[in-house]
Amino acid sequence: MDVSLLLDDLNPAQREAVMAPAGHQLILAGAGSGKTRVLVHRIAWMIQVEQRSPYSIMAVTFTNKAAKEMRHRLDELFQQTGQPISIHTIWVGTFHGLAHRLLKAHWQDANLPQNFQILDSDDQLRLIKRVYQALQIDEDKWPPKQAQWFINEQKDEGRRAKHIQETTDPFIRTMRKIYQTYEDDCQRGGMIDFAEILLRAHELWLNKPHLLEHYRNRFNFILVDEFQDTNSVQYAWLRVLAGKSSFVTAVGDDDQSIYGWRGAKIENIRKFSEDFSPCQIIRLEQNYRSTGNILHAANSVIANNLGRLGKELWTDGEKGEPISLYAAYNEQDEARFIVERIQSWISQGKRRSESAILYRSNAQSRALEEALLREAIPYRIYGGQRFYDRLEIKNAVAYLRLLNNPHDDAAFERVINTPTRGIGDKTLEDIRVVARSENISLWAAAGQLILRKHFAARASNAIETFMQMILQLQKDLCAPNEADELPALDFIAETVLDKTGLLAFHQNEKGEKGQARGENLQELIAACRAFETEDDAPILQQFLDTAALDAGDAQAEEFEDAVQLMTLHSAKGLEFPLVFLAGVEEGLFPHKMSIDDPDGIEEERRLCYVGITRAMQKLFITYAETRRLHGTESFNRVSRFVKEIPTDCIDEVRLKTAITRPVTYQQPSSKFTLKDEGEDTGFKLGQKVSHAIFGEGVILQFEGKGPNSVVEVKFAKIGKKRLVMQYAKLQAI
DNA sequence: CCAGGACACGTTTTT
DNA sequence: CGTGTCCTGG
Repeated sequence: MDVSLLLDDLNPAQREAVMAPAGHQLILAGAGSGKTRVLVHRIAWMIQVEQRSPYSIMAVTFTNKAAKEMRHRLDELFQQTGQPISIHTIWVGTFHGLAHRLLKAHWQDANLPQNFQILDSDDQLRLIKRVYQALQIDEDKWPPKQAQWFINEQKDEGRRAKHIQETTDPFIRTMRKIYQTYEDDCQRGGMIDFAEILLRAHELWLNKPHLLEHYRNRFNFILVDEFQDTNSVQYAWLRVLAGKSSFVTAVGDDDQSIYGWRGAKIENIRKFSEDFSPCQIIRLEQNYRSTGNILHAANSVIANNLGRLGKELWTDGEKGEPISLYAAYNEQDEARFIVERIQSWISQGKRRSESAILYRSNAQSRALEEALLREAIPYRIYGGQRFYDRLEIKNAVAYLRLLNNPHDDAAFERVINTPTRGIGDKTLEDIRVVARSENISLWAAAGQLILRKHFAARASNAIETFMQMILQLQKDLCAPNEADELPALDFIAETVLDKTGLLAFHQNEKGEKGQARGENLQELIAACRAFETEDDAPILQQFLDTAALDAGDAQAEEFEDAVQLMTLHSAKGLEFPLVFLAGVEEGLFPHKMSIDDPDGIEEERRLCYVGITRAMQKLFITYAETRRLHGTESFNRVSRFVKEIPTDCIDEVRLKTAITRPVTYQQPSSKFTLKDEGEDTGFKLGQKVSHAIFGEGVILQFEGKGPNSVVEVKFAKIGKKRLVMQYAKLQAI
């Protein structure tokens, strides 16, 4: 076997990682260091050089996109090496995808019905609201969203309702009760939410030693991408699976851990080498993406974080242009500046799609969009609603789910009256009550109530018509005569959309909505046509599982060459020659919600690091001195992160063009300085102060200038307070 | 059932 | 300020 294909074009560190001997490895892969490449080559190396069985390898990712990419690149590499190996023998997938696969295979051991259904967060919330009704809990006092958040957080930590300690805290008590009931309802209905998939898979290991034994023997090599994003359950699941005999290769970057707020534990990557000992640590620090200046800036910013595993990106390429910093007067000025720079980029013959505008929060996109629109520059916003999250698609999928299993309560509830067929709240509520008290599905309860002649003729007829329709479709599409071939998936979808009236219903919605929704439904049919079966399970079931686990990209790839707009979070993993970081202001980035928590600030700083390292050639950082957000104007200071960038790789932009500014506006001093003090106040951000009435506190933010400026202080006793500097009479302490 | 108005809410998002 | 949701009156 010619090894050179697997090792050529790799740098020494990459090579070391690819050829690492059997054992645990922690590969700290900096941004743009060729991480996926290493992962893919390592797998190929193990199979083709070390002669490991593809069957003994598991590769885990976080997103479907990453899994798809890895499969694709593996395939490509195997083709090149002339030893095609069916990549289906290797388990490549997301944590959720693989866990789901296990639960499907061992549904009985996992205490699930064979046709268990996955709940998306929408379904989950609806179900929680039903729990509220059943338990007579006040939605205003404890918002259902909060309960949803609570439940998911518990599950991410591997805790079930029964594990939550008894307490007198009314919040915890209520949440525990909701969680418990929700758990019971899910179990009864054979439904599992996203977090449950992982939790069940973990419990499957713990409860069924023979299964664990089997998989431990099988998967001797487990590779995990984006390890810094693992949550507690995922980590536990891996640890149990690996046991004492399997080897884990963890690839990740602690400096790019930006999902702590949704349960990711940065500690997991920090303690990996202790928990999986002995462990070889390999650092991939050579960067192939960005210029020297950009890397220097990124390194300097992230150096301010504590407890890092340590890593410094370098390049043997050019220093490149300095980073440009622009202090905009307000968000419109900021947008205008960015658009001008993009126009000049395009005028150099570059592509619009090579440029990206990154921001901390979605609300910022408006001003940018307006400016782009004004100049008629095509743009594309990432991260809108995903395909399978759209209302019309969810409705269509709910019908398919109902065909697959009429006892699917979430689906039943979604479409029983969509399109409207005269089944109102009262009727539905009666069905719910019976379903709950008799412990049966909504479908079964509806049938019972009709038998018992519970409803008036009108309601009864409406329900019966609906149920007949579903049964008929089921008969025609899912269980045709043996002689007949099973209909194709797209035919099933098309027929269902037609016969249920859903397509007509959505098409007739007024305005452009109807058109768009109609098109989306057509796209769903197209997706069904293109759907490929993976095993011999019923195709409808397979499709539904895929739809539940893969939200589908936000939109079909646009062909148009467009400027890319997205949040910093969704930019992770991407790269662009020209990058703008917009709104780099205290309070927005770092966001004010994170500002008084050291861990929060560190995560924001990592986000900044992610942002900077997206840029290949040229990076602009912009901030607005005045920003209108949620109707109120705020005066923000440049982000602390900007001050962490060494001045020798940054250039402040001075505009030749005059900007209309109020006459009172103070021109910034000609020398570029970044001040830590509030203007004329003699106080600093973060400084401890005391107030005659409110006691001690910490300065969070200055707004405005001069004696009428406002200072925001977080007081130990009463929380945040905004005070006018002139009257506050703050004392430094 | 739908339109229109009151009202709440406002960080980041995947599965 | 702008949006999404909920409620009520027609």
